[in-house]
Amino acid sequence: MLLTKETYSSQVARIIRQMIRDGELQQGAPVKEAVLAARLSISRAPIREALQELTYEGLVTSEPQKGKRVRQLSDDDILNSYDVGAILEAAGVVDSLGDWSEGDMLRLRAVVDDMHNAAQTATDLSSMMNLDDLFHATLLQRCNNSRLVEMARLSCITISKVLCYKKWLTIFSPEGFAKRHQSIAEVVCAKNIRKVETMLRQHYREIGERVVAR
Amino acid sequence: MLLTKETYSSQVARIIRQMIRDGELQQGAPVKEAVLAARLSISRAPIREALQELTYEGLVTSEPQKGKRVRQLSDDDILNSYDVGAILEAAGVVDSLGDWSEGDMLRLRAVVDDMHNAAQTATDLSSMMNLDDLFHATLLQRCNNSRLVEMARLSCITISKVLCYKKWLTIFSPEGFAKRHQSIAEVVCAKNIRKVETMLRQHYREIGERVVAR
DNA sequence: TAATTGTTGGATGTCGACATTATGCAAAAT
DNA sequence: ATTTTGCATAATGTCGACATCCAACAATTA
Repeated sequence: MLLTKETYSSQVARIIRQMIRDGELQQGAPVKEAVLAARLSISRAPIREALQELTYEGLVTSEPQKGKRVRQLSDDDILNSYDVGAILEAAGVVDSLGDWSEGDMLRLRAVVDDMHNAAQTATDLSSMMNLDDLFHATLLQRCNNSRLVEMARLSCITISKVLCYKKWLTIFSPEGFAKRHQSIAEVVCAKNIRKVETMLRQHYREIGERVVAR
Repeated sequence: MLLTKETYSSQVARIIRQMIRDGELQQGAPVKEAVLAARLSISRAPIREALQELTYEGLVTSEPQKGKRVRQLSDDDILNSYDVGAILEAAGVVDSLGDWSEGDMLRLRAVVDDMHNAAQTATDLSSMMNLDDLFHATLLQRCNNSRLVEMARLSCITISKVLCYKKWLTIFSPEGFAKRHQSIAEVVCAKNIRKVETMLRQHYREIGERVVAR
């Protein structure tokens, strides 16, 4: 057993992310260090580090000497984030598609199958979100540009699935969601480069627009 | 006159960036908080915040409880960074090229002219680097995705022009550098979308390879 | 009354000190 | 001789307190 002696800062960052995701800290609301410190019974130092981390992730905005707030995403912010995510993911897939083996394609199709199953059993919707993460990670399974993978994740996954968590859960029907990803998987497995690019861009654009519409 | 009461942290971040760029802090070298604190005659707190900022910029690596070091870029890191920068910049230009006015094109050509002039007078090479920054910023002058612009900058400008500063100054002859950018400008002004994309990707790839070759 | 000027409370930025952890070396054991 | 054990040192992580700054309200003036 590997017991983790994690630093306070990173634990706090995770806790605050959860608080934002669950609506305990609402968008635009001020985030006061002393309040969090008291609540977690620790000093302000690790809180500040965690908030700085979240600031660089884009979940929190910071004005020196004035304070930090949970980021309030404008419609353009949301669309822009999804666009950047789409651009990077599409490029990553297209550039690495030549290296895909049969096994790689099977793996992608398996994720789609899981989505269909989840759409049937469908106890909670968050499992669908996990499958979505897995799907997009699988799309980049052969991408050897780790920086691209990281930035794609940072760009849309982090922001949209923390700040827009509740909206996210309602933008598609489970079946529709599975079908959309199946279409993408088919085009990818057919190695139709041109179509992969346009489909992914459109896929993200549509998600962005639906999130904005709420 | 607007006098700026800047926080220590951000000033320190800028100072450390300079130290890295100028080789005072070498790649892979440990960065000790106490040393910097003593040198700047301030406490460790602002130093820590600055180092965290640089960590998120990718200039510094951090291992909890072990310390921070100036990032040592592998060849792949460099190539990956430039690839991501190229992907984003190309997409940003292509998506916004329809909005370009005559004035926008004149502005881009003016930068190229300045490059040619600088190649003649050529007192110091760092002015060429500033023109390079300006050129690529001008390419994205009509891109309304601020997030894309920011991430493109973060991806390659920051890393390459801080960590690879000295190599960067020697990878092209001033004339060759100006000519390359002129070619790009011409294709952009012709609004040849397909070619813009391939040229930019190739441009960055070539820079990356030359930097690696040193 | 409206605008300007103290003033007060609260939050952030910074500090110095302590607690904890990692690394290297020396001593002891097999 | 090699490995293990146990310090000693130095660096980071965390703490509590102070200094500084911002925002809102009260007091003053025109």
